[in-house]
Amino acid sequence: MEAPPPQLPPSQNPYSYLLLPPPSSLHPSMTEPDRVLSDIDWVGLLSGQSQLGEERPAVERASMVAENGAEEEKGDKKGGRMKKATRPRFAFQTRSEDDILDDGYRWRKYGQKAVKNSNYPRSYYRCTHHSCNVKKQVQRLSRDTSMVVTTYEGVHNHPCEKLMETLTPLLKQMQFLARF
DNA sequence: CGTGTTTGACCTGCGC
DNA sequence: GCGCAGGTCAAACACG
Repeated sequence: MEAPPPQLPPSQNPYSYLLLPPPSSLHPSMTEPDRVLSDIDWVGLLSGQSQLGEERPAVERASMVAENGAEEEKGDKKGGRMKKATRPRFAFQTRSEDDILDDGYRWRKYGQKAVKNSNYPRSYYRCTHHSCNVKKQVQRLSRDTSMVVTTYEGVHNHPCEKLMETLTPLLKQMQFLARF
């Protein structure tokens, strides 16, 4: 809506996503006892084209990936899918029972695929917020089944819903108290 | 009934 | 050109 986007679009700040904390640390629910993610590993930024592979570590390079500045939706061919991804991508590993970590955004699953060299399927999610086409892939490592690799593609152009839900009453209370 | 998941089909890119 | 692997679509289905 009118709320300012939480991050600058990469076109304005190509390195903005470098400054982002892991999404799993964005949301209060992450601190709930049953959701504690004991180990969060930054895997690093993925360059546009990289894939997660079991044998291929997700770490591609934590470089600037400047071309990601183009938040371009490439060729909208029907069923066409992508050419070369040129959107900001980053991945990180979490040690978790749950495949899905609650990062405060709402995701809708749109596919699942078995991947080669992995006993576990890869799940594909899209942000449900209209006009926000951030995607993420979630895959459990077969080599270490307690590890889940989450790959984010794109930058949200809207505030984190749950975060706002949590903060709004707080803000109101602060505004109220500020009058005294 | 609205929202989200499942799943088979389809499409594209890439290596040979 | 062919086949494989990965990514996406969309209809059917489940659930609150």
